[in-house]
Amino acid sequence: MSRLLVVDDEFRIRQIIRKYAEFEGYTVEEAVDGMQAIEICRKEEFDLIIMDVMMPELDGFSACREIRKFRSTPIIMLSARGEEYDKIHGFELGSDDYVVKPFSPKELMMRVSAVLKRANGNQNAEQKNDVFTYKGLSVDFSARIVTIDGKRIDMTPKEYELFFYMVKNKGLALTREKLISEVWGYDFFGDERTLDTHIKLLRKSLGEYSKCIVTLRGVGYRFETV
Amino acid sequence: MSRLLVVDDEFRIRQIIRKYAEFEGYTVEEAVDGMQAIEICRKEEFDLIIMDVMMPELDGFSACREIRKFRSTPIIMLSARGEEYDKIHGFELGSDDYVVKPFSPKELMMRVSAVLKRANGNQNAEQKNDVFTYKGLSVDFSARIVTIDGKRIDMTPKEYELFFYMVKNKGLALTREKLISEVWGYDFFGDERTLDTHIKLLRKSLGEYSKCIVTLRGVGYRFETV
DNA sequence: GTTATATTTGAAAAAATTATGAAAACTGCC
DNA sequence: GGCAGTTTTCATAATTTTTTCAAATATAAC
Repeated sequence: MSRLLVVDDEFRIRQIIRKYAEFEGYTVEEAVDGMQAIEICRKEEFDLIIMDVMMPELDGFSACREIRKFRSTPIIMLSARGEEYDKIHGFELGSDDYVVKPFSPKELMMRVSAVLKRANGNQNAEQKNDVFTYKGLSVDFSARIVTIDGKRIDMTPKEYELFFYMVKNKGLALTREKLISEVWGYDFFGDERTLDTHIKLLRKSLGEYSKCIVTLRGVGYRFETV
Repeated sequence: MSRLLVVDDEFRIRQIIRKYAEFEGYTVEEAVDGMQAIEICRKEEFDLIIMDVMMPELDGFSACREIRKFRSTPIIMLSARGEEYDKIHGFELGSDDYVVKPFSPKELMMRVSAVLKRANGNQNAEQKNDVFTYKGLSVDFSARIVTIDGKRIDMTPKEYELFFYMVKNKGLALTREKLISEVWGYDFFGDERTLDTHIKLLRKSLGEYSKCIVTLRGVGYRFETV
């Protein structure tokens, strides 16, 4: 799950955020001011930073600007109501969202999830820990692990490649030619039915989720999440 | 520059947003309630929608949900302060940001620019899925899926091809010769009545929308959206 | 209204495509 | 070389789609 860094000088605030965040399944680290936040970010990488604007030692804006010099971690800023100038300033600095104090923890969590989702969408290019999940099915592309209801599914190399390609292009109609040239290579001159056989093996491995692989007669296949 | 749709029942609000938005270089269209917003969105495409939650006729949430059925236009919701439930609800519905009334126009413009930037960034990675919609009918060309009122319509390969071709050339008179050579290939030497039969099957699949396929006696057929 | 022409339709035959099981070929490893 | 697992081939079965064709229906012109 995602790792969050919470930066605020007030213990109570950090405590509340930690409580809600951990309930949502996030891992939480804390920093009490901007200076400390920068130091921690130098050493470790987070998926998202929640940072207060007003802090002793180094304020949130300065810290944000500094961290952005070496990290592109999404940042949600917290601040007291009514500081319009600050809001705009925060956006210009590239913070990803802005929550006004006093905030509702639930709302903050919605924003955290929204920002993370957004960030994960962008990360196609970067390639980090990208994991696809749908109900009990999870596909960890970087670890090359597929699990169903937490149980690991053994797949052969070809199955992995075929499946990964289909999941990465979920919802799209993939022609046989496309699949073959992407998974086997454009210079594959094997039997016409090889793809069918691998689809068959893949479906067998996927059990109940085999219905996610839809046959498009005359075209190819599509992986879909209902 | 980007095209915005502003949906609010208060003239004053629309006026203010329009003024600021046009100053920023955006083109602005207006709608006074959710119903009107949906209708406009069916006909035209926008880069972003700014929509009030509380409106007569059809509220912002319902409109948002409806529009999302056929458009993925980013939506910023406006609403009176303090409705936490609504905020969360709005996020779940897929609105992209949330601004509390009374808002500062400047802040709103910052958010507009942020959401647009975000949306434009994402669209590089994602495959631009071109979808045609007309009332309850939607045709997703990249997924190869046709739905009527949200329900999927099973079509055979030939039906798809014929239908896709007609939709892509909607409003145009397509001769029998043209249709046959485009869908079957210029070297088709089959029966004269083959096309008719497929039109028949297609109409059957389309149910109430079969009337969109108009017979042009002595010429061919045309797909039209009234 | 009649006629000639064009389209729609239903049913069945014909054709095409995909699924499957089993065997053969291949691969890396000891 | 032999083994275990993987990939490919291939024939057959199962399924779906396409085409054909003739009768029924509709349309436009006369």
